[in-house]
Amino acid sequence: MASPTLSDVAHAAGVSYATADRVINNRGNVAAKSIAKVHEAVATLGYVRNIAAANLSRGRIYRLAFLIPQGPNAFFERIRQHIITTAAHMQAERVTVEVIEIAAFAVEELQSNISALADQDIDGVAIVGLQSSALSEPLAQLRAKGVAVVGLVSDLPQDHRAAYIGIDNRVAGRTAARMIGMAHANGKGCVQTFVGSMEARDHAERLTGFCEVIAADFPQIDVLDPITTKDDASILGDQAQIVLSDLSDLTALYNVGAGNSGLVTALRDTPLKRPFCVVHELVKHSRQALSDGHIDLIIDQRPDVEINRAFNVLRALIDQKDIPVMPDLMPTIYVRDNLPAEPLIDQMKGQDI
Amino acid sequence: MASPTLSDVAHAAGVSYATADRVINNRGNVAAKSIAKVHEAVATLGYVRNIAAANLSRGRIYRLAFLIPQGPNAFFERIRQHIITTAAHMQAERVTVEVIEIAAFAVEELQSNISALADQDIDGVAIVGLQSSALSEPLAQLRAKGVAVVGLVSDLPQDHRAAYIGIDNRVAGRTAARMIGMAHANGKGCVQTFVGSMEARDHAERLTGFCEVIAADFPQIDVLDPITTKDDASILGDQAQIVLSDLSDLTALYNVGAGNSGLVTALRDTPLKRPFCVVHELVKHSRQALSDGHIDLIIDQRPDVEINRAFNVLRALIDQKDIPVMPDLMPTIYVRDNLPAEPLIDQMKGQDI
DNA sequence: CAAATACTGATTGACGTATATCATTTTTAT
DNA sequence: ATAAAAATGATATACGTCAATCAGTATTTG
Repeated sequence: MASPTLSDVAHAAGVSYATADRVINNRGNVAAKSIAKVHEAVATLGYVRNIAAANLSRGRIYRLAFLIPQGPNAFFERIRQHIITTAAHMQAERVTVEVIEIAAFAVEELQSNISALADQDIDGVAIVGLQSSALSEPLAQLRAKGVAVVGLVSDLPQDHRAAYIGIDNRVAGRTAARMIGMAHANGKGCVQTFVGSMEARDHAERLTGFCEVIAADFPQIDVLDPITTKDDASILGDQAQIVLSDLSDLTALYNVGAGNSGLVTALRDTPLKRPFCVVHELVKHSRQALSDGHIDLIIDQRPDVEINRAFNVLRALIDQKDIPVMPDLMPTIYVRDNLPAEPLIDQMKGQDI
Repeated sequence: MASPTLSDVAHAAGVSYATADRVINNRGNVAAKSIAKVHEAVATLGYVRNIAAANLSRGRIYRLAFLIPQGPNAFFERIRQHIITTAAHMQAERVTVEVIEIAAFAVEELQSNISALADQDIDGVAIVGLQSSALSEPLAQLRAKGVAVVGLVSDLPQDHRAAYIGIDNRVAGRTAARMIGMAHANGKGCVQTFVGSMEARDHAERLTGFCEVIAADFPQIDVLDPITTKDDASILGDQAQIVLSDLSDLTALYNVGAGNSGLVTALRDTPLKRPFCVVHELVKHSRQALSDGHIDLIIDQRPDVEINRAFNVLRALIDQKDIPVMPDLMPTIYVRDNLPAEPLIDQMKGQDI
């Protein structure tokens, strides 16, 4: 009943342990027919390498790094938190993690930090990316050193990372559009959109998806040109204030980016019936606003899930196993009625989901 | 830089390896001050037990079993699939899994199968439960043998399982209500609900949550008494047909249970504008219907995530570690615009999410 | 004060794999 | 046929922990 070991395989194949080992770890210098015999024995016995023993023997440790934007952004604060707590849990599995914080949207700094990693004995990195081609060169160098690189939340140039871990932002935008459209029940409407920056790929993609669906399925709804906020709460707040007082026929707001606390302040001060409001990312402010009825919908990308997946994917890459097929990362739609218990937002460790 | 070993701890504490081991695995017969010294050394060195080595040494294997309903139910077919593929991935970590299928809603059979497990050298079980008190006795016996028991998807009697792994169905019902309410945009409405059985706890809870929110926040919407379908597609289809042709003011349908293929057929044949439709669980039929525009919303409980969590929780229980705090399992809301690629439904392995 | 008991130290053999060495056999090329 | 090359076998050590044994010292108990 016990799992077969490599010795069992060797015996069944009629070869020595050494030869079986040469086959399993393809060290070369093995006759073709020996290889065949070993593979056959593996198949019939159902041999599976014991990873625990293998890692123990190798003394393998996984040295990971995360490059994420610094600053007072509640969303990335949440990300940071998850990385740290997850890392603590991974310690027993010999995973060490370094979190490197970088000024938001600072290409040069990101670039130099990536270059610096190359000298720093690292096995894998997850990077909250930017679409700049300036990153290609340092990323290529890093990968040439055998470092596993994945894009996190916001993708890197496609050819220079092994995987992207994050939601499909176009789909997120489309979902937002569908929800806003549904809430109009075929009535006429007018939506104001806000973006942090059109250079941020995730923002641009969300807006694209949003406009696609409104145009295709809700022609009776007007989409106004997006207002750029730099993800700054006060800018967003001021602009929202203006829009709310000037546009009498406004029926919906969609903020693609961050800075929602400003938006909520503006909404709270609106005397009339407020428009239908959709924002992204469940954080303290947005949660409060939803529960207080100032906004209607939060589309959340479950950073806990993403972080956890980043760890798993990086490990798989480092072990040079092929990345297991995994379901799409789906944004979660929060309404007043399905908000998680408050403390959980901080405690989420993302063991699995 | 390398992680400290227990030998390092022993040395730092000024005791022998044997004593350090006695402390770490609390084997007793250690002086209080030795215990203190070891704990202090653990803290200062940051010692973390190497699980790989520990499991290797113990020769620990996790023997798990899943008790799930059999039959042609697409949802449980999906569950079954996930269990099998996940189990395949777990093989390298010495996890063996047995899937035991049971006639749906058959209390006696479930009961006898639980009893049978007690003789069967098992470390942990996940059971798609029923609320019957007839299960308490065999469950108590099983747990007395040290077997970890968790409820899956549908809970067991609360006192007789260590954890419940599934969504909060009342919350799911509340979410459905919110969505339907939103889609009415303050207009009047009339909703027909369908349930499989009011004895199934998940169904009852969903309905409760649904009615709560409609009553509280959407008083202009009437909720008709639920029609019971036994999760049978043809019954549901017939009943839906009748409702659709008889009730001219029907604005929404909410099916709490299974059998959606029947519902879709009825909807497809409706000549007039169909009502707003919400159903549960993403399976082949419901996916197709959503993508074809016959229904509007699918609330899915991500069985892949649940299965994966079941594995993790069972392992944690077996290792008698306390269960790590984990975020609530959140149902995913699917609209036409965020459907995952078709093949993924079958391939999902739920490595993390 | 002796005897029982409580502790401690030292050591050992698993667990399954990785990796290395060295001797030996078989195959291939000349 | 002989040398060179390729393949194989046998064996050993290490990884960190668990679990056990045994001898020895310290402390308590009667």
